[in-house]
Amino acid sequence: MSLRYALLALLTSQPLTGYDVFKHFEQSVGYVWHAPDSQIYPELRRMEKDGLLSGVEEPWGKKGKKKRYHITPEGVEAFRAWMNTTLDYARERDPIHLKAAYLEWADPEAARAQMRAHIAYHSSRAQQWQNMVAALEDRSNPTLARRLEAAPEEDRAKIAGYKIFTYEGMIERAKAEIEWARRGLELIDKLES
Amino acid sequence: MSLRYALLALLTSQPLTGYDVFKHFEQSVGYVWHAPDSQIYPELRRMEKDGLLSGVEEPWGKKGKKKRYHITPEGVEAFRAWMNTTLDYARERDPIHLKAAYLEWADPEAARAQMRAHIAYHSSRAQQWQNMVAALEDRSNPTLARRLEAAPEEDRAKIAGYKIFTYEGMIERAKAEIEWARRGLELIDKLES
DNA sequence: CCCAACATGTAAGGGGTTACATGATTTT
DNA sequence: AAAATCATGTAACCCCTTACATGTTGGG
Repeated sequence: MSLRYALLALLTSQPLTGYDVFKHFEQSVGYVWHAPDSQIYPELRRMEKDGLLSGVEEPWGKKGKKKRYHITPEGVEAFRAWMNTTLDYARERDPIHLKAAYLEWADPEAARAQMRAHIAYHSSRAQQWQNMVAALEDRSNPTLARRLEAAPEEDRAKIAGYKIFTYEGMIERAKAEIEWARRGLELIDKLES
Repeated sequence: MSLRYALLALLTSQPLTGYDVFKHFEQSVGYVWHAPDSQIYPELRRMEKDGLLSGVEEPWGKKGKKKRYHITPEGVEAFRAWMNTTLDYARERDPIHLKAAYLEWADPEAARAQMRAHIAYHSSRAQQWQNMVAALEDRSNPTLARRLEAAPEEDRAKIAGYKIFTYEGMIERAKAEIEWARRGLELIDKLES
Protein backbone atom coordinates (compact mmCIF):
# COMPACT_ATOMS: atom_id res chain seq x y z
CA MET A 1 0.00 0.00 0.00
CA SER A 2 3.03 2.27 0.22
CA LEU A 3 2.97 3.08 -3.49
CA ARG A 4 -0.08 5.20 -2.85
CA TYR A 5 1.74 7.20 -0.19
CA ALA A 6 4.87 7.51 -2.28
CA LEU A 7 2.72 9.07 -4.99
CA LEU A 8 0.97 11.36 -2.53
CA ALA A 9 4.38 12.45 -1.22
CA LEU A 10 5.47 13.38 -4.72
CA LEU A 11 2.24 15.19 -5.53
CA THR A 12 2.34 17.33 -2.38
CA SER A 13 4.99 19.42 -4.11
CA GLN A 14 3.19 20.03 -7.43
CA PRO A 15 0.47 18.72 -9.77
CA LEU A 16 1.82 16.38 -12.43
CA THR A 17 0.61 14.36 -15.39
CA GLY A 18 0.93 10.57 -15.24
CA TYR A 19 4.01 10.65 -17.37
CA ASP A 20 5.56 13.42 -15.29
CA VAL A 21 4.77 11.47 -12.15
CA PHE A 22 6.65 8.51 -13.54
CA LYS A 23 9.66 10.60 -14.58
CA HIS A 24 9.88 12.59 -11.35
CA PHE A 25 9.24 9.45 -9.34
CA GLU A 26 12.30 7.74 -10.77
CA GLN A 27 14.44 10.73 -9.81
CA SER A 28 13.20 11.20 -6.27
CA VAL A 29 10.90 9.02 -4.21
CA GLY A 30 11.61 6.06 -6.52
CA TYR A 31 15.04 5.86 -4.86
CA VAL A 32 13.32 4.51 -1.78
CA TRP A 33 10.21 2.98 -3.37
CA HIS A 34 10.60 1.70 -6.89
CA ALA A 35 7.55 1.37 -9.16
CA PRO A 36 7.18 0.83 -12.92
CA ASP A 37 4.86 2.97 -15.07
CA SER A 38 2.47 0.05 -15.49
CA GLN A 39 1.80 0.25 -11.79
CA ILE A 40 1.72 4.04 -11.54
CA TYR A 41 -0.92 4.80 -14.17
CA PRO A 42 -3.63 2.53 -12.76
CA GLU A 43 -2.85 3.57 -9.19
CA LEU A 44 -3.30 7.25 -10.10
CA ARG A 45 -6.70 6.40 -11.55
CA ARG A 46 -7.68 4.51 -8.42
CA MET A 47 -6.52 7.38 -6.25
CA GLU A 48 -8.63 9.78 -8.29
CA LYS A 49 -11.61 7.46 -7.89
CA ASP A 50 -10.96 7.42 -4.14
CA GLY A 51 -10.92 11.20 -4.01
CA LEU A 52 -7.24 11.59 -3.07
CA LEU A 53 -6.39 13.22 -6.39
CA SER A 54 -8.32 15.24 -8.90
CA GLY A 55 -7.36 14.88 -12.53
CA VAL A 56 -7.64 17.77 -14.94
CA GLU A 57 -7.50 17.02 -18.67
CA GLU A 58 -5.30 19.26 -20.77
CA PRO A 59 -4.88 19.35 -24.54
CA TRP A 60 -1.52 18.16 -25.76
CA GLY A 61 -0.78 19.34 -29.27
CA LYS A 62 -3.62 19.01 -31.78
CA LYS A 63 -5.09 15.61 -31.05
CA GLY A 64 -3.37 14.45 -27.91
CA LYS A 65 -4.46 15.08 -24.37
CA LYS A 66 -3.11 14.42 -20.95
CA LYS A 67 -4.38 14.47 -17.43
CA ARG A 68 -2.76 16.47 -14.70
CA TYR A 69 -3.29 15.14 -11.20
CA HIS A 70 -3.70 17.54 -8.29
CA ILE A 71 -3.66 16.32 -4.72
CA THR A 72 -6.98 17.05 -2.96
CA PRO A 73 -7.39 18.11 0.69
CA GLU A 74 -8.48 14.50 1.37
CA GLY A 75 -5.25 13.37 -0.27
CA VAL A 76 -3.20 15.64 1.97
CA GLU A 77 -5.11 14.40 4.98
CA ALA A 78 -4.59 10.75 4.04
CA PHE A 79 -0.88 11.34 3.60
CA ARG A 80 -0.58 13.12 6.92
CA ALA A 81 -2.54 10.36 8.64
CA TRP A 82 -0.20 7.74 7.18
CA MET A 83 2.82 9.76 8.29
CA ASN A 84 1.43 9.83 11.83
CA THR A 85 0.83 6.08 11.96
CA THR A 86 3.63 3.82 13.13
CA LEU A 87 4.49 1.27 10.47
CA ASP A 88 4.36 -2.35 11.24
CA TYR A 89 7.25 -4.41 10.14
CA ALA A 90 7.20 -7.08 7.48
CA ARG A 91 8.86 -10.31 8.48
CA GLU A 92 12.29 -11.05 7.10
CA ARG A 93 12.44 -12.19 3.51
CA ASP A 94 15.92 -11.85 2.20
CA PRO A 95 17.19 -14.04 -0.64
CA ILE A 96 20.86 -13.15 -0.27
CA HIS A 97 20.97 -14.10 3.39
CA LEU A 98 18.99 -17.23 2.65
CA LYS A 99 21.62 -18.15 0.12
CA ALA A 100 24.51 -17.19 2.36
CA ALA A 101 23.28 -19.53 5.08
CA TYR A 102 23.70 -22.51 2.76
CA LEU A 103 26.77 -21.41 0.85
CA GLU A 104 28.43 -24.80 1.38
CA TRP A 105 26.13 -26.02 -1.42
CA ALA A 106 27.55 -23.62 -4.00
CA ASP A 107 30.70 -24.09 -6.00
CA PRO A 108 33.38 -21.86 -4.47
CA GLU A 109 33.60 -19.76 -7.62
CA ALA A 110 29.83 -19.28 -7.71
CA ALA A 111 29.91 -18.31 -4.06
CA ARG A 112 32.63 -15.73 -4.75
CA ALA A 113 30.71 -14.43 -7.77
CA GLN A 114 27.65 -13.91 -5.60
CA MET A 115 29.61 -11.94 -3.02
CA ARG A 116 31.25 -9.84 -5.73
CA ALA A 117 27.85 -9.13 -7.26
CA HIS A 118 26.62 -8.05 -3.84
CA ILE A 119 29.53 -5.64 -3.49
CA ALA A 120 29.01 -4.29 -7.01
CA TYR A 121 25.30 -3.79 -6.52
CA HIS A 122 25.59 -1.98 -3.21
CA SER A 123 28.55 0.09 -4.35
CA SER A 124 26.54 1.36 -7.27
CA ARG A 125 23.53 2.08 -5.08
CA ALA A 126 25.71 3.86 -2.51
CA GLN A 127 27.20 5.99 -5.24
CA GLN A 128 23.76 7.04 -6.47
CA TRP A 129 22.63 7.94 -2.98
CA GLN A 130 25.87 9.81 -2.38
CA ASN A 131 25.12 11.91 -5.45
CA MET A 132 21.61 12.46 -4.16
CA VAL A 133 22.90 13.65 -0.79
CA ALA A 134 25.28 16.07 -2.51
CA ALA A 135 22.43 17.43 -4.64
CA LEU A 136 20.26 17.82 -1.58
CA GLU A 137 22.99 19.54 0.39
CA ASP A 138 23.79 22.13 -2.25
CA ARG A 139 20.07 22.45 -3.15
CA SER A 140 20.72 21.56 -6.79
CA ASN A 141 18.12 18.79 -6.76
CA PRO A 142 15.24 20.26 -8.80
CA THR A 143 12.41 18.47 -6.97
CA LEU A 144 13.79 19.69 -3.65
CA ALA A 145 14.32 23.22 -4.97
CA ARG A 146 10.70 23.45 -6.10
CA ARG A 147 9.48 22.11 -2.80
CA LEU A 148 11.59 24.58 -0.84
CA GLU A 149 10.34 27.55 -2.90
CA ALA A 150 6.77 26.72 -2.01
CA ALA A 151 7.48 26.10 1.66
CA PRO A 152 7.59 28.66 4.47
CA GLU A 153 11.09 29.54 5.60
CA GLU A 154 10.79 27.74 8.95
CA ASP A 155 10.08 24.39 7.25
CA ARG A 156 13.00 24.40 4.85
CA ALA A 157 15.62 22.99 7.17
CA LYS A 158 13.31 20.08 7.97
CA ILE A 159 12.43 19.31 4.37
CA ALA A 160 16.05 19.08 3.30
CA GLY A 161 17.30 17.65 6.59
CA TYR A 162 15.03 14.62 6.68
CA LYS A 163 15.83 13.72 3.10
CA ILE A 164 19.56 13.90 3.72
CA PHE A 165 19.09 11.82 6.86
CA THR A 166 17.18 9.22 4.84
CA TYR A 167 19.77 8.82 2.11
CA GLU A 168 22.63 8.82 4.59
CA GLY A 169 20.94 5.89 6.29
CA MET A 170 20.73 4.04 3.04
CA ILE A 171 24.37 4.75 2.28
CA GLU A 172 25.42 3.34 5.62
CA ARG A 173 23.31 0.28 5.11
CA ALA A 174 24.91 -0.26 1.71
CA LYS A 175 28.35 0.10 3.27
CA ALA A 176 27.46 -2.51 5.85
CA GLU A 177 26.39 -4.87 3.06
CA ILE A 178 29.67 -4.29 1.23
CA GLU A 179 31.65 -4.92 4.39
CA TRP A 180 29.71 -8.12 5.04
CA ALA A 181 30.30 -9.42 1.52
CA ARG A 182 34.03 -8.65 1.85
CA ARG A 183 34.13 -10.77 4.96
CA GLY A 184 32.22 -13.38 3.01
CA LEU A 185 34.94 -13.48 0.38
CA GLU A 186 37.56 -13.97 3.07
CA LEU A 187 35.51 -16.71 4.67
CA ILE A 188 35.14 -18.53 1.37
CA ASP A 189 38.91 -18.38 0.88
CA LYS A 190 39.40 -19.76 4.36
CA LEU A 191 36.83 -22.56 4.19
CA GLU A 192 37.17 -23.74 0.61
CA SER A 193 40.70 -25.08 0.55
CA MET B 1 10.33 -18.08 -5.89
CA SER B 2 12.72 -18.23 -2.94
CA LEU B 3 10.22 -20.02 -0.70
CA ARG B 4 10.77 -23.13 -2.78
CA TYR B 5 14.52 -22.98 -2.19
CA ALA B 6 14.12 -22.20 1.48
CA LEU B 7 12.05 -25.38 1.77
CA LEU B 8 14.57 -27.40 -0.21
CA ALA B 9 17.33 -26.08 2.06
CA LEU B 10 15.45 -27.28 5.10
CA LEU B 11 14.64 -30.68 3.59
CA THR B 12 18.25 -31.39 2.62
CA SER B 13 18.88 -32.18 6.27
CA GLN B 14 15.97 -34.59 6.88
CA PRO B 15 12.51 -35.68 5.65
CA LEU B 16 9.68 -33.87 7.42
CA THR B 17 5.89 -33.77 7.48
CA GLY B 18 4.16 -30.54 6.44
CA TYR B 19 3.58 -29.60 10.03
CA ASP B 20 7.18 -30.38 10.97
CA VAL B 21 8.38 -28.33 8.03
CA PHE B 22 6.40 -25.39 9.33
CA LYS B 23 7.71 -25.77 12.88
CA HIS B 24 11.34 -26.30 11.91
CA PHE B 25 11.08 -23.54 9.33
CA GLU B 26 10.13 -20.99 11.98
CA GLN B 27 13.17 -21.95 14.04
CA SER B 28 15.77 -21.95 11.29
CA VAL B 29 15.47 -20.81 7.71
CA GLY B 30 12.38 -18.77 8.60
CA TYR B 31 14.74 -16.33 10.31
CA VAL B 32 15.86 -15.22 6.86
CA TRP B 33 12.76 -16.12 4.85
CA HIS B 34 9.47 -15.95 6.67
CA ALA B 35 6.47 -17.93 5.43
CA PRO B 36 3.11 -18.79 7.00
CA ASP B 37 1.71 -22.35 7.02
CA SER B 38 -0.92 -21.40 4.49
CA GLN B 39 1.87 -20.83 2.01
CA ILE B 40 3.98 -23.81 2.99
CA TYR B 41 1.40 -26.59 2.62
CA PRO B 42 0.39 -25.80 -0.98
CA GLU B 43 4.01 -25.16 -1.97
CA LEU B 44 5.04 -28.58 -0.67
CA ARG B 45 2.30 -30.16 -2.80
CA ARG B 46 3.44 -28.23 -5.86
CA MET B 47 7.02 -29.28 -5.24
CA GLU B 48 5.93 -32.89 -5.03
CA LYS B 49 4.02 -32.50 -8.29
CA ASP B 50 7.18 -31.00 -9.83
CA GLY B 51 9.26 -33.97 -8.70
CA LEU B 52 11.45 -32.06 -6.23
CA LEU B 53 9.98 -33.90 -3.26
CA SER B 54 8.37 -37.25 -2.75
CA GLY B 55 5.66 -37.55 -0.12
CA VAL B 56 5.14 -40.71 1.88
CA GLU B 57 1.88 -41.13 3.79
CA GLU B 58 2.10 -42.34 7.34
CA PRO B 59 -0.68 -43.28 9.77
CA TRP B 60 -1.10 -40.94 12.68
CA GLY B 61 -3.03 -42.40 15.58
CA LYS B 62 -6.14 -44.43 14.67
CA LYS B 63 -7.82 -42.32 12.02
CA GLY B 64 -5.35 -39.55 11.25
CA LYS B 65 -2.58 -39.59 8.71
CA LYS B 66 0.25 -37.36 7.66
CA LYS B 67 2.62 -37.07 4.77
CA ARG B 68 6.36 -37.02 5.14
CA TYR B 69 8.24 -35.22 2.39
CA HIS B 70 11.63 -36.49 1.22
CA ILE B 71 13.82 -34.42 -1.08
CA THR B 72 14.45 -36.23 -4.38
CA PRO B 73 17.72 -36.22 -6.38
CA GLU B 74 16.00 -33.71 -8.72
CA GLY B 75 15.24 -31.58 -5.67
CA VAL B 76 18.88 -31.66 -4.59
CA GLU B 77 19.94 -30.77 -8.11
CA ALA B 78 17.47 -27.87 -8.32
CA PHE B 79 18.72 -26.51 -5.01
CA ARG B 80 22.35 -26.78 -6.05
CA ALA B 81 21.59 -25.09 -9.36
CA TRP B 82 19.90 -22.22 -7.56
CA MET B 83 22.85 -21.91 -5.19
CA ASN B 84 25.16 -21.62 -8.20
CA THR B 85 23.12 -18.89 -9.87
CA THR B 86 23.83 -15.27 -9.03
CA LEU B 87 20.73 -13.57 -7.67
CA ASP B 88 19.41 -10.49 -9.30
CA TYR B 89 18.48 -7.66 -7.06
CA ALA B 90 15.00 -6.32 -6.48
CA ARG B 91 14.72 -2.56 -6.68
CA GLU B 92 14.43 -0.63 -3.47
CA ARG B 93 11.08 -0.73 -1.72
CA ASP B 94 11.45 0.41 1.80
CA PRO B 95 8.52 1.93 3.72
CA ILE B 96 10.54 3.25 6.64
CA HIS B 97 12.95 5.19 4.45
CA LEU B 98 10.03 6.43 2.37
CA LYS B 99 8.50 7.75 5.53
CA ALA B 100 11.74 9.17 6.87
CA ALA B 101 12.22 11.24 3.72
CA TYR B 102 8.99 13.13 4.43
CA LEU B 103 9.15 13.25 8.20
CA GLU B 104 8.37 16.97 8.19
CA TRP B 105 4.75 15.91 7.56
CA ALA B 106 4.47 13.95 10.79
CA ASP B 107 3.75 15.36 14.21
CA PRO B 108 7.03 15.45 16.14
CA GLU B 109 5.75 12.93 18.66
CA ALA B 110 4.61 10.55 15.91
CA ALA B 111 8.00 10.92 14.25
CA ARG B 112 9.74 10.06 17.52
CA ALA B 113 7.42 7.12 18.08
CA GLN B 114 8.30 5.77 14.65
CA MET B 115 12.03 6.00 15.37
CA ARG B 116 11.58 4.37 18.76
CA ALA B 117 9.57 1.56 17.16
CA HIS B 118 12.38 1.10 14.64
CA ILE B 119 14.90 0.79 17.46
CA ALA B 120 12.68 -1.62 19.38
CA TYR B 121 12.04 -3.81 16.35
CA HIS B 122 15.66 -4.09 15.32
CA SER B 123 16.88 -4.55 18.89
CA SER B 124 14.57 -7.49 19.28
CA ARG B 125 15.59 -8.97 15.95
CA ALA B 126 19.29 -8.48 16.79
CA GLN B 127 18.77 -10.23 20.08
CA GLN B 128 17.16 -13.24 18.40
CA TRP B 129 19.96 -13.50 15.89
CA GLN B 130 22.51 -13.13 18.65
CA ASN B 131 20.94 -16.11 20.38
CA MET B 132 21.01 -17.99 17.11
CA VAL B 133 24.73 -17.25 16.63
CA ALA B 134 25.44 -18.46 20.15
CA ALA B 135 23.49 -21.68 19.52
CA LEU B 136 25.33 -22.20 16.26
CA GLU B 137 28.72 -21.56 17.83
CA ASP B 138 28.27 -24.01 20.68
CA ARG B 139 26.43 -26.46 18.38
CA SER B 140 23.36 -26.49 20.61
CA ASN B 141 21.02 -25.62 17.71
CA PRO B 142 19.18 -28.90 17.04
CA THR B 143 18.72 -28.43 13.29
CA LEU B 144 22.42 -27.68 12.93
CA ALA B 145 23.40 -30.60 15.14
CA ARG B 146 21.39 -33.03 13.02
CA ARG B 147 22.85 -31.61 9.84
CA LEU B 148 26.39 -31.89 11.17
CA GLU B 149 25.89 -35.52 12.21
CA ALA B 150 24.92 -36.46 8.68
CA ALA B 151 27.72 -34.50 7.03
CA PRO B 152 31.29 -35.64 6.39
CA GLU B 153 33.85 -34.17 8.77
CA GLU B 154 35.42 -31.89 6.16
CA ASP B 155 32.11 -30.11 5.49
CA ARG B 156 31.26 -29.31 9.08
CA ALA B 157 33.25 -26.11 9.41
CA LYS B 158 31.56 -24.77 6.29
CA ILE B 159 28.04 -25.69 7.35
CA ALA B 160 28.35 -23.92 10.68
CA GLY B 161 30.62 -21.15 9.43
CA TYR B 162 28.33 -19.88 6.69
CA LYS B 163 25.33 -19.83 9.00
CA ILE B 164 27.20 -17.84 11.62
CA PHE B 165 28.41 -15.49 8.90
CA THR B 166 24.81 -15.00 7.73
CA TYR B 167 23.38 -14.15 11.12
CA GLU B 168 26.31 -11.91 11.99
CA GLY B 169 25.55 -9.94 8.85
CA MET B 170 21.96 -9.54 9.92
CA ILE B 171 23.00 -8.45 13.39
CA GLU B 172 25.25 -5.78 11.94
CA ARG B 173 22.53 -4.59 9.66
CA ALA B 174 20.15 -4.34 12.61
CA LYS B 175 22.76 -2.37 14.56
CA ALA B 176 23.12 0.04 11.65
CA GLU B 177 19.33 0.53 11.64
CA ILE B 178 19.35 1.21 15.38
CA GLU B 179 22.18 3.71 15.03
CA TRP B 180 20.34 5.44 12.18
CA ALA B 181 17.13 5.73 14.17
CA ARG B 182 19.07 7.14 17.15
CA ARG B 183 20.44 9.82 14.88
CA GLY B 184 16.88 10.33 13.67
CA LEU B 185 15.71 11.04 17.20
CA GLU B 186 18.47 13.59 17.64
CA LEU B 187 17.59 15.20 14.34
CA ILE B 188 13.93 15.48 15.31
CA ASP B 189 14.93 17.16 18.58
CA LYS B 190 17.08 19.59 16.63
CA LEU B 191 14.61 20.42 13.87
CA GLU B 192 11.33 20.46 15.76
CA SER B 193 11.82 23.31 18.18
C1' DC C 1 11.16 12.39 -42.35
C1' DC C 2 12.66 9.95 -38.52
C1' DC C 3 13.49 9.29 -33.80
C1' DA C 4 13.28 10.30 -29.06
C1' DA C 5 10.32 11.60 -25.82
C1' DC C 6 5.57 12.04 -24.37
C1' DA C 7 1.35 9.82 -23.16
C1' DT C 8 -1.32 5.90 -21.50
C1' DG C 9 -2.64 1.87 -21.09
C1' DT C 10 -4.03 -3.89 -20.88
C1' DA C 11 -3.57 -8.66 -19.54
C1' DA C 12 -1.69 -12.73 -17.55
C1' DG C 13 0.51 -14.56 -13.93
C1' DG C 14 3.23 -14.95 -9.57
C1' DG C 15 3.75 -14.63 -4.89
C1' DG C 16 2.19 -13.40 -0.61
C1' DT C 17 -1.27 -12.02 3.22
C1' DT C 18 -5.22 -12.68 5.98
C1' DA C 19 -8.89 -14.94 7.44
C1' DC C 20 -11.50 -18.76 7.75
C1' DA C 21 -12.15 -23.80 8.34
C1' DT C 22 -11.87 -28.56 10.18
C1' DG C 23 -10.68 -32.38 12.62
C1' DA C 24 -7.48 -35.76 15.32
C1' DT C 25 -4.42 -36.54 19.02
C1' DT C 26 -1.92 -35.85 23.14
C1' DT C 27 -1.29 -33.70 27.46
C1' DT C 28 -2.85 -31.81 31.67
C1' DA D 1 -13.05 -32.72 30.16
C1' DA D 2 -10.50 -29.05 28.34
C1' DA D 3 -6.61 -27.19 26.22
C1' DA D 4 -2.65 -27.42 23.48
C1' DT D 5 -0.62 -29.33 19.73
C1' DC D 6 -0.64 -31.84 15.46
C1' DA D 7 -2.33 -31.96 10.90
C1' DT D 8 -3.93 -29.82 6.65
C1' DG D 9 -6.10 -27.14 4.11
C1' DT D 10 -9.32 -23.20 1.13
C1' DA D 11 -10.56 -18.68 -0.65
C1' DA D 12 -10.43 -13.91 -1.43
C1' DC D 13 -7.68 -10.27 -2.08
C1' DC D 14 -3.69 -7.30 -2.87
C1' DC D 15 0.37 -5.92 -4.83
C1' DC D 16 3.68 -6.34 -8.10
C1' DT D 17 6.12 -8.06 -12.41
C1' DT D 18 6.53 -8.76 -17.17
C1' DA D 19 5.25 -8.32 -21.49
C1' DC D 20 2.68 -6.49 -24.82
C1' DA D 21 0.25 -2.59 -27.10
C1' DT D 22 -0.77 1.96 -29.27
C1' DG D 23 -0.66 6.43 -30.65
C1' DT D 24 1.12 11.64 -30.54
C1' DT D 25 4.31 15.24 -30.62
C1' DG D 26 8.45 17.98 -30.97
C1' DG D 27 13.17 18.42 -32.32
C1' DG D 28 16.89 17.63 -35.43
